[in-house]
Formats: sequence, C-alpha cells, structure tokens
Amino acid sequence: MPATIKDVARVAGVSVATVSRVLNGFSNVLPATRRHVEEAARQLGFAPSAAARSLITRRTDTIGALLPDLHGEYFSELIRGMDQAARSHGLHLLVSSAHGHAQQAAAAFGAMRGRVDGVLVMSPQVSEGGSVVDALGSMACGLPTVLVNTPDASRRLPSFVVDNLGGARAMVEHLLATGRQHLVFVGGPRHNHEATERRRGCLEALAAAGAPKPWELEGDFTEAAGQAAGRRIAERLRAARPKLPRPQAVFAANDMTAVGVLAALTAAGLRVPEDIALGGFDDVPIARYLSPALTTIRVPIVELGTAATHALVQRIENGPQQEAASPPGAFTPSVLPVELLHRRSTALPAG
Amino acid sequence: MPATIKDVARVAGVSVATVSRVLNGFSNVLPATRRHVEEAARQLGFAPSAAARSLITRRTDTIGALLPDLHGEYFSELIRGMDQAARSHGLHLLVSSAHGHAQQAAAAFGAMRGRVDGVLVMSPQVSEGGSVVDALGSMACGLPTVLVNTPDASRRLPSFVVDNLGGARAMVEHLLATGRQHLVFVGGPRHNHEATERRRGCLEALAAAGAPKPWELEGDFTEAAGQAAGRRIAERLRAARPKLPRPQAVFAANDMTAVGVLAALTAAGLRVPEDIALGGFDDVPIARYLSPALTTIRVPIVELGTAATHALVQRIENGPQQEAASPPGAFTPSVLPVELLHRRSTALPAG
DNA sequence: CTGAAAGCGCTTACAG
DNA sequence: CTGAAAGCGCTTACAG
Repeated sequence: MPATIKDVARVAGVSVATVSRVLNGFSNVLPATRRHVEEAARQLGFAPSAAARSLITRRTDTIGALLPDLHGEYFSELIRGMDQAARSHGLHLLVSSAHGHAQQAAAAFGAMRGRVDGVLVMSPQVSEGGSVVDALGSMACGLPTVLVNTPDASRRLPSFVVDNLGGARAMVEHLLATGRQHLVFVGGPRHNHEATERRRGCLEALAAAGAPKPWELEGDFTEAAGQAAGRRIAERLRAARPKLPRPQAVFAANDMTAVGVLAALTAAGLRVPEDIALGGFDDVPIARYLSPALTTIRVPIVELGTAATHALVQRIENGPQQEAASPPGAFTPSVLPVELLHRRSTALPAG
Repeated sequence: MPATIKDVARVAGVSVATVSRVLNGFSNVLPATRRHVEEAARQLGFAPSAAARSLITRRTDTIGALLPDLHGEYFSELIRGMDQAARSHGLHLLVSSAHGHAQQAAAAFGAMRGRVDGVLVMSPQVSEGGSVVDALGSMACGLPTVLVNTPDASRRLPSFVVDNLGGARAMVEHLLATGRQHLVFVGGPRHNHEATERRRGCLEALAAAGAPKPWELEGDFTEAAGQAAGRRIAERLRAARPKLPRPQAVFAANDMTAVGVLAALTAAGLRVPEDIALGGFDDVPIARYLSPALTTIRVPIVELGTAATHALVQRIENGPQQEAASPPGAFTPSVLPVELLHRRSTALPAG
C-alpha cells in the first residue's frame, strides 16, 4: 500500500536508479531532476523500505541492547546513554530486557541476529554454565559485540566496566579513616560479578590496612535483604556481648540494600551515623534523600552507556574482518572511574 | 559471510523452498527431510535474514516506542512493561527517547516507518503547533499507532492515559478531609498535558467542596522548581500576615516537585505535616523514603506500558484496512485508575 | 548525468 | 511431499 521507489520514479518521470541517487544525496544528479524527484516523493509520502535497503546494503542502522532485569533508575540512565550515542551516529536502538541468566541473554542475542549491526550486552550474572560470553559461544563472531559490566575471563570481546573494585576500596578506606575498624559487609547476589568485585575490594582494603575481617551478611541487592541484615546487626549491637567486637560501620553492596539496612536500624531505635555508620554503592537518587543522606559511590551510568555504544559503532565501522580476528586476551576492559560521595551517614559523631 | 538459505539447501541436498518450509514449521515435510535441513542449518550456524524475510512478509516483528526525555524510574518501568508485552507476542522493541517536542517526536516517527509494524507514542507536551498527533499529520495513517499519556483532541487514535484528573481530585479531597482548606498548588510544565489535568482536578475538587481557590505556584516537574516554591511558601508561613490566609497544605504536581518543596520547608525550619501538609503525584520510589514519607498518587506505569502494547498488537493483527478507516472521534481513551497512598506527610497533627 | 539490469535472501503460489 | 521460478523494494556496477 505505501508508495515504493517505482511509484516515485513513475511520477517524477525518471528511472528508479535516479530516484535512489537523489534520496541518498548523490551529487551526480541535475538540479532539475532532483527537484522533480523530491517533489514526487513528498507528494506520495514516500518512505524507503528499511528492509529492502538493508537487504542490499547489509546494514540495519540499528544496534541492539541486551539488558538484565534491571530495576529503577540504573536501567533508564543506561538506556538514555545508549540511545543518545546511537542517535548521534544515526542509529536506532533495539532493546531486550529481562535476561537474568546468561542462557536467556544468549537466546535473545540469537533473536537479534540479522536485525542489528552490533550488540551491547549487559549480563552481570555468572551461572553454572559460566558467563554470558561462554553461553554466546561462536554466536558473537561475525556480529560486533561490546560488553557492559559483564564478566569475560577470555577477554575475547571489548568491554566496559565500572570500577567496582576501586569504589569498594575507597569506601572502606573512608570508613577506616573515620575511625571505624569493625565493619559489616552486606553482599549482593551470589553469582553477580559486580557484587563479587565489590566484596573483593572491601576485603582487600581491610587487609591492606591491617584491619580485622568484616562480619559478612548475605544479600541480593534488594531492600528486603538489607532489612534482614539490618535486623541482625541491630540485634548484635544491642546484645552486649563483650566477646564479639561491636560493629562500627556497615558497607552495603548497593544502595537499595543500604536503604533496607537503614530502615531496620532506625526501626530498632539505633541512630546512623552516631551508633553505627552506613555506606552504599551506586548513588541512586534515593541516596541523597534518606535521613541521614547516604554516603555512597557514584557510578557513571550514562557515560557507561555512551562509551560502550561509541566503541560498538567504531567496531561496526571497522568492518567484519576485525570480528573474526579476536583471539582470547585481545581486549583489556575499559574501567570507568567512580567517585566517593561523602554524606552524613558516615559522618563522625559530633562528640 | 553468514550462511544463507541457499547454503543450507545445498548442504541438506534440497531446494530453498523446502528449507524455508522446515524453518517456518510447515507440516508438509517428510521427517527425514526435516532432519537433514535442521542438521545443515545448525552446522552452518544459519540465522535467517530478518531483512529479506520482512521484505516479502511485510512484517518486521518489531514495534517502536517514541518516548519523551523522561527521567528516572518512570521511564524504565514503562519500557519494562512494553518490552514484556512485546516479548509475549514474539515482537522486538525499538526505542527512541528524548523527544521533548511534538515535532521531534514526529520526526522520529518518520524515521521508524518501515522498521516497525506499529508505534507506541508518548508525548505529553503540547507546543504551539499543537500536540504530537497534529505534528504527525497523515504519517500515522497506514502505520498502526497507539498513544500513551498523550493528548489527542481529535480522538483519531487509540489512547491509554492515567487518571490524572481523578488522582488530583482524590488528593485534594483527602487534604480537605484532614481539615486543610487553604491549599498551595505547585504546577508542572506549562504545556504538559498531564500537568494540566492534575491542575484541573485540583481546582475542580476545591470548587466542588466550596473550598477557597488555591495559591498557585509555577513548577516544571523538577526538584529545583519545588525548592523555589517551597522557599516562597516558607516565607509566607513565617511572615505573620493576618490578611493572607495561612496555607495548610501543599499539593505538588509530581513527586519530584514535592521532594524540592519538602527540602525547602525543612531547611526553613518548618515541620511537615505539623506546620503544613504535603502531597505529591506518581509514587516514585523516593516517595516512601522521605522523612516524612510522602502521601502521593500511585500511577500504574508498568500496566500502562503493557496495556498500550497489547492494544497495539491487536491493531497490527487486524490489518491495515482498519488504520485508514479511523475518523476523528473514533476512539475513547482508556483511563487507567490511580490510587491514593496515604502516608505521614499529610497525617493529622497529633494534637 | 541517466537508465536497464542484476541481485540482496527470503516466501509463496503453482506445478508435479 | 518437493522444486523451479517469480517477486518483495531497494542499490549499484556497467554502459552510454
């Protein structure tokens, strides 16, 4: 039903080749001819068929984004960054979310083949079968791919990550600097790469400072898990058990966990930071509005999205030969720096 | 470079027609033949070309989402709802954000033509040129379109909206019921349809109850605007001017505005809800974590996304004839109900 | 500067 | 049950 290039050619009284040249901005067309064609196209409301075009050009002008089942601000900021960068290159963005497991992500990757010129993959989970890169297997070869906050031991693919390790270290160093030695670490999901890195940073920083090992509690990046942890912490703080060291600060693996911890501590009648300090990770918007405002690690989410997208575009433009030729170890992940935001939840007690 | 249907046919020793039948699950293929083809396809890592396929089927199996430059949770929840619904129909989702103005949205709409089977349009702004529906003009005809929280006086397109009017009324009735008569309304962006509806609901509910008109302050849905409004309110509360009625409650057009109002009031030494009550709109996650927790109107964002998407899919499946035949007035918007969440920011003073 | 023609990778009547 | 062939709407050498 919609007009085709043939219709335009007929109305303009030229060949389809000429119409194509005009539409693609070639210079070797007489001004008068060009005008006729443009007039005919407008008159017919002509829109070129993307399918026909990409069949022959072998480009879809679209990039895909494979995302986990993210919650909240983090997700939207990331998409905004990706969309912004894609748009600046004249590309469209095809998103596919809710890929908790590496296998799901790999399946979605397969479904995108042929619809996109390249794919951004974010899949921080490491399941029994390994990371998403393992699940992808040979699929990724041929289709330009860039990883975002995704573990890849093989380093076969370009990768952008946030400095989870450095951020966790910075937080611990800050807590130590304020005189808190006895820490509680509330972790993230067991198989989540980011959670693992944050934990590692915490342990390393404590060890480097000669501070005692933290008391570790389990979590899963949710507020509910934080509340459960907070209740246990409150219990221990109140039970005056001289044998056990009194926790002086809580480092939650992400802000939502910290939100839960704070709620539980407050409900138990404890004061932050006077009775115990609290730090988070991510700097979600809620962080500054908590009482007390939450000390946390700001993560450059939009930048993460734009940087990965620009890298993907470059890879696409370098052509397919580059794809095949990436042996294991070919890429070193680009690490985006994070920033410690010092707020009241870790302030020194006035006394 | 990637394998084509011809390669599969050659390896399997059959014709491309047979390969096509197998791949599309037709039943009229001998089991043995089917096996050969499947084996060949797997062996070659064959993935059908979406472009070639959609060129002939005239379907892209993709729907587009045109979104404004949204911030935060709202955006991600909406996308999650859309993606979820699209996936359930086996469709992909192409997103395009950052369309503040109706004209930008219309341009993006044009860029999507030919790449999608239908479009979800969210563009609450009404600029000089009218709403996005006006800017779309005849573009929408032919391409199935469903509006989301987007004004459309002509009612030429199916539309899903949140009950902004009813939500605003409910909030005002609640404030009146707690004995607060003198309200301040902090508005949203001047040309935003949702903001306009919320204001209208506020005014109507006050008028219906015989309450005085509110003191109106300008805003733009941002925290900064809320802070500015909050400072003016604090000023008036402190200047004991017997002529002017003392404001008893603030109704902010959205939660982020309320966040700013609260910050300014608190900074001025005023207590919420004791000195003045405060209500918002949206129920962003921050709302429950404020001190005091914010009374607000919960908006069913995920549902909005899924409902609109299902409607779009149905429209796509009904075929193109339906599109052309929609005269002005053909559609009544579907209004999704909202819910008043009663929290401490509007509680009655203990006394 | 312009046109006729081949071809991109599929699907789908039409025969057999 | 299977194949040969046309055709979807474009782009792009190749002539002229």
